[in-house]
Amino acid sequence: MLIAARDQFWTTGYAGTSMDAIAAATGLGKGSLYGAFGGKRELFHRIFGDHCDEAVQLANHRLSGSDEQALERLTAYLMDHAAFSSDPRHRGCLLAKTTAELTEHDEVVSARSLGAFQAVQQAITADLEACQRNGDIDPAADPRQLAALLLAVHRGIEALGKAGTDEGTLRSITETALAGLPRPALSPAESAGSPRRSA
Amino acid sequence: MLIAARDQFWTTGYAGTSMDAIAAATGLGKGSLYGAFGGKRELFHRIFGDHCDEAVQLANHRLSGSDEQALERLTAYLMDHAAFSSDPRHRGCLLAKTTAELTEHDEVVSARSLGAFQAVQQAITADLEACQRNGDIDPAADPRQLAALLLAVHRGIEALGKAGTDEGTLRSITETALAGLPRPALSPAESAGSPRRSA
DNA sequence: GCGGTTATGGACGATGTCGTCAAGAACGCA
DNA sequence: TGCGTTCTTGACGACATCGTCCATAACCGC
Repeated sequence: MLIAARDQFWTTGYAGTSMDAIAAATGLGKGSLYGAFGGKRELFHRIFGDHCDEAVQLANHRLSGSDEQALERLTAYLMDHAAFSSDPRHRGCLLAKTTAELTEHDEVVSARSLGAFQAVQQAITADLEACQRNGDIDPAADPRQLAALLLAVHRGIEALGKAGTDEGTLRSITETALAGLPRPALSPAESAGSPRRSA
Repeated sequence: MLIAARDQFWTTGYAGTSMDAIAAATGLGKGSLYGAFGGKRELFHRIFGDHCDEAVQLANHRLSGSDEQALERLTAYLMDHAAFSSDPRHRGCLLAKTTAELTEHDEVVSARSLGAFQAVQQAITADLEACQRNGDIDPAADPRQLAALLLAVHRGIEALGKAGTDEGTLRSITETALAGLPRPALSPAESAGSPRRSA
């Protein structure tokens, strides 16, 4: 029910969605909607908040696990996002669309989206720290800086995907970003056998 | 006059802007607007097209010049964007906002925004090739791939800035991205004196 | 089964929005 | 100045949208 309303906002944006459309999409009467949520803005805040929570939870889920698989998880997280974002049927991230449309006009949305981005960045940071513990990334690097960069790449892929950039390009961007991460200095003996991804 | 209309769309979005608001902003009567442009959508297409042209032209202008200053130009381009995007008074890129709001619903907008992004990417590619000629970047690297990554970072900074990320973080992202670009292999003699940026 | 309570839904008034149109202003020209 | 042409305008009709309200339906304890 909130899902249907969310999808409606997702597809047509906040300003582009009427309460009648939401009533039709959810099957609820307008009186019920106003009674339960107070109004369009409050309803949207509720939906947007839930969505941010889910997005953060998903990132945390997908990026936690053993140190050994930390780099693999990060790669999969970004690669899947690239594939997803380039799908023409993909509506684009609700978080991104909402931030673009409302962040200047709505303090609640603004604070919520910033918090969500920071939480995702924190999840990436934790994964990068795991990578460092596993020897996949230079331990001298600041994982928060790298995480901020990867989050920016993540959001950039979202934006470019929405504009219609093809999957190959988006995957290539991810690969290039990952290839640019600082590796630990190799001792000569290690340079043959250690696990590396093709890039 | 088109400027005032553009600013109105820029601030309140396509769906959130009424023709009455545009009439008020431009000082023109609604009849004149409809007479001159045909309608809301056509007016927006005109404004959006002009804006894309300007954005591409600006990127080309800022990224062309001598090979010696190619890396400097690229750094300035990205750094200025980071500073700009984090300004709370910054409305956010019209290209980004429009892509987020309309690309699924409007073929004209979709094609125009993709074209603009590709043109900017091309400008970055050309600048990176100049960097390679100047010995700032590994000549074995594919400049188009690097350019795609930098464009993604550019768009990501835009998105994060709109969400309220502070200037320091955005600048740091830019620095990290530039630091991750592949450098040419140094001969031992060069490792002391060649020009490098602090990162 | 029944009275009271709560949830529901669509009609309603007020206002906003789109696109049109006829009245009038501005302009060029003799 | 007088006249015809073009441009401009804000009022207007039709419709969309917001948020409210009350008649009705569903639900609950007894």
